[in-house]
Amino acid sequence: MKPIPKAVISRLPLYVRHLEDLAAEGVRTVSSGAIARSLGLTDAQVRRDLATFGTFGRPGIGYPVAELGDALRAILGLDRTWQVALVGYGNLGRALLAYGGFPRKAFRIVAVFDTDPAKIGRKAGDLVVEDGRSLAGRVRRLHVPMAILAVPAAAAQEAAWQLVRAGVRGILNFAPVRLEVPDPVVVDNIDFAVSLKQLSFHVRARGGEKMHGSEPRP
Amino acid sequence: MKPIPKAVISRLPLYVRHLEDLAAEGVRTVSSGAIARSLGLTDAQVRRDLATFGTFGRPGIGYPVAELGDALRAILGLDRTWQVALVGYGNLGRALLAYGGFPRKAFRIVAVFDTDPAKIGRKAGDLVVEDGRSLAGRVRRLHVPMAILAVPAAAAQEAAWQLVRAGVRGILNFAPVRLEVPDPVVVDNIDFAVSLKQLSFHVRARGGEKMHGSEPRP
DNA sequence: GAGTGTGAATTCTTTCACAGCG
DNA sequence: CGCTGTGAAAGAATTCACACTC
Repeated sequence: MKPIPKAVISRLPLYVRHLEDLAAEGVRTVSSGAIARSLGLTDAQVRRDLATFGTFGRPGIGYPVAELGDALRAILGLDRTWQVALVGYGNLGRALLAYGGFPRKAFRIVAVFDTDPAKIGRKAGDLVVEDGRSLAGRVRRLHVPMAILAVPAAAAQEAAWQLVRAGVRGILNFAPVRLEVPDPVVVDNIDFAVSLKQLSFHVRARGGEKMHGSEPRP
Repeated sequence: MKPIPKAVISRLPLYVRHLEDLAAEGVRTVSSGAIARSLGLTDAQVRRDLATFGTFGRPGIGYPVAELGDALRAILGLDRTWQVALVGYGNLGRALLAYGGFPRKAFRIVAVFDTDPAKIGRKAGDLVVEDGRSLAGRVRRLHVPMAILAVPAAAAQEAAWQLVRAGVRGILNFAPVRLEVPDPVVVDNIDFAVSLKQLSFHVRARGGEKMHGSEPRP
């Protein structure tokens, strides 16, 4: 099978979400142009991306929403349920546990860890916060393949090593540090500060301070 | 001035953070290779990136940590303080307000909004949650240039329009929707579900389940 | 006509490799 | 030496444009 370009993978989740929205609206079929408009892409790009996985579209008709959605979900591995460990139950950890935006069928948080004695034993949704020291054993026993890391930067690398030793294969890292992990383990980083800084660049670049509710750009 | 490639901009915040770490350790000078190793890049890539902004490096020596950091911060617009409005004070909003990872000098949250009557008037750090209906007026009066949007998906587009009308020029959007905004306004999206889905793809792709005991894929 | 799939052209990004400075 | 800056080459991603299908 072809090797699926990185750029395509980064857009796949967007296609899946949009197709789910369409399906929920009862739409049966959609064109590359319509998808492109909704997602801020071009029609050609959408067609190229989707052609990576096979021939789904029908000329003059478009793409079958349900079928294409299923196919893309399968490719992303969303046709199963991933057990996820949440490491770190501070403000962010709590927000993530309560976050409604995760596809509930595909991802389920099955354990929560923290090292703060004041937090251990407290309820966390329908789970209980467990001692971070038991992380390795618990994660291995539960065969948890993925973890969300929401601990302070200083604790992140150590936690990552424990997760790796416990057999975790993917880490969604919210700590603002580059994690070192052995080769087969995948890390995806979400760094709020990085995103804010990029935003500040773009805002500044767009004609600076002079305007506030006013004029356009040449 | 040259137009600064997108790819470079996306890495700039990482350079800045790393240079700040180095400065805090008292390092005066650093080579492209060393930066590359810390950030998971190649030395050539680092040199190319940094050469975009001028000639900072000295052959045989490397780059001056403090000076380069200052220059990059200035390019990102981090040499000033950005007032930021936080829209949405649910779990995520609370986590973001309390989040310690933002550069405190560069970004300051100056107002918090929510539409839930139960939240309005409650303390939020050293601020008070304000009525979402007063958002437009308050944001315009304060000349807030950037906003963090942490409201449910269904409310995001409406909130974005209000922000835009109030003169906001950049939005960091946590809602899982594509916001439509007029041209001069910049949106940066952080979508947890998107990141998790990408992770699931990569984990699945790396030799599947055999490694520790989950089920296989046909 | 509406809308796909795809070679070919274009643009963007990364890597190579090396001349030349400190 | 060690290390930068940069032309030139290679590799990716995007866009164009068009033959072809419903």
